[in-house]
Amino acid sequence: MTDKAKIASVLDEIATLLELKDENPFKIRAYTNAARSLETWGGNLDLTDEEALGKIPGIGKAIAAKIKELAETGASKFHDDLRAEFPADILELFSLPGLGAKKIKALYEQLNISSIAQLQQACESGAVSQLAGFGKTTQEKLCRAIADRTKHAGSFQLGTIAKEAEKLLSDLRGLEDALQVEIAGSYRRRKEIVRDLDFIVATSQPDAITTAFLQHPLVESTIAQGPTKTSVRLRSGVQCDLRVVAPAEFPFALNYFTGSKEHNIVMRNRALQRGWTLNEYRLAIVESPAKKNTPEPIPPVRDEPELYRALGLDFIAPELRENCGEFEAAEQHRLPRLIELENLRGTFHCHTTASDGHNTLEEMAAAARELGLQYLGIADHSRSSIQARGLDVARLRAQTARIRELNRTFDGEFRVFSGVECDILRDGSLDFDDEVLAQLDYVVASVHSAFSLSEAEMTKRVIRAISNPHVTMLAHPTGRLLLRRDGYTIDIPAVIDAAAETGTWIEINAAPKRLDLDWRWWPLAKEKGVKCVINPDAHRTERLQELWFGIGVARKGWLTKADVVNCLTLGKIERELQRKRAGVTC
DNA sequence: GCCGTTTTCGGCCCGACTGTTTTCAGTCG
Repeated sequence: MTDKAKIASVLDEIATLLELKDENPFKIRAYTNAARSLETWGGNLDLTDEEALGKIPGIGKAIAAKIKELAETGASKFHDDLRAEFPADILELFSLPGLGAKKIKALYEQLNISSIAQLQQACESGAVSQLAGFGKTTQEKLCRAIADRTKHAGSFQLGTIAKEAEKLLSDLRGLEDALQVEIAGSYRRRKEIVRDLDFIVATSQPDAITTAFLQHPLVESTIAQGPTKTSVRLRSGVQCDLRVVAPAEFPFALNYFTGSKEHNIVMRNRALQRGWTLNEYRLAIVESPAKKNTPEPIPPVRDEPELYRALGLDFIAPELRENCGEFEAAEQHRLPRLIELENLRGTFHCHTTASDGHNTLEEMAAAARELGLQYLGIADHSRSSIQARGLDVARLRAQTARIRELNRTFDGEFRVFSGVECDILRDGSLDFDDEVLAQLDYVVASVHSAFSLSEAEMTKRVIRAISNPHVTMLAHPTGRLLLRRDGYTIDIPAVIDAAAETGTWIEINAAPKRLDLDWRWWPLAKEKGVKCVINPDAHRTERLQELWFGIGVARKGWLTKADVVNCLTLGKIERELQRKRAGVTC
């Protein structure tokens, strides 16, 4: 994955450098398209196999050869030569809002500016405002953008902005003139990282909506304001766009602004095949005298499902709109019925004050019951996780006894399962002996140390751990912390194969900072027959709510309730755990 | 540079907003 991501970022950089050279825009787009295609390609892939690469849509002969070169040598001559034409820092200028290739080119050619530091100096001396196409306002905006750079780094974990997003959504829905309100964009698609929020409002009173939006207490400043589009910066630093549309335009605007871009392109093309043109406002007949055939009449479209139907498709859930096979499936009526939050019956991998949690066993159990769950798995840290006050054998046994006592108070309608989050040691052995693990209802295995092993060593380590028959599930398989730490290098397809063979469940860690295993791997895991378990890794009661983010990942990964073990009822999960402990895999 | 059930050439999504112009280029999504 890392390799794929690295190569995709090189392709993106080639596109940027070509832009600076004022190259053919379609050639530039070909590189960004190829980068997205490569990044989202779910199947197993040998990056040195040009023929296989060429089969990926958007990757042709030329780019396949460059990917192969990158995979084999770690570099591309074409890329290196392009880089050599410009100073090293020039690409950082693209991170400033309002600066694109044309302006950066002008700054470089006329003022020899090739870094943010140099741009800051030139803005302060007033030189920038003298350039053709630049003015005082642009210069001031650039000054401000440079100052705000740290604060508004521009990427947010889905979980960190969800509260603001849902608050704005409910307040906009409360407006008298708002007929329909939705959040579109990557938030609606439940991407793990969100750059901004897009609100779509259907109304016949656009001014009233815009005014109310601008006056909302969460809004810090206005970036742009027009009759249909308003952009603001929220107090948290998130950019937030509002689109106000007429009621009849709503399904088109919602669909268009939900994206993804790649999904939209296919939608438009499907419209064109029918002699129609699709944009963010409507579906219309293409007016072209060259067309010999009369286009089909356009059916009425009052909501998104009708839009998909008009284009010969079943309704595609927003989470699937990444152009990763959803169109073929929608056409052939084989889209999965995606899992929903209500399908969850329980969860595993939660912590208590026994290790590094903030709530007691009893409080966690009560919170889980409150959420309507039938069971809760407690998995505190094992002894090697010193920093997390990991349990030794005696404390673990004491906790198991306490859980047994607590379960007696539930009269069979709720149950706490006794488990442990057992560290996978450097060599792949586990932190407790088999005899200790055998006493538990289940075992979560996870890596918390020695992150810098080679990919081969790390893969061997994890596979050895999950090959232990006492291990029920593998937690956060890459150890990534979104926007903070890359995952450790590990061969995920190999881990998936091993999990399939041993019947080990793989976790979707629902904590917004992790969302690990990533949604991009789940179609492969599902194909191999690996079961998923959605866990909040909750260290306090309110974090149980984060299961919602895990559902988003599962849906993006095309999973149904049959693929996720914690959709099983209490009776069924008890039998399943017993079967696993008896060494029979499902 | 990619793509093709009319095509191996000639397309490739396009509208909104801003700032700098005086009718439009650049940026963004």
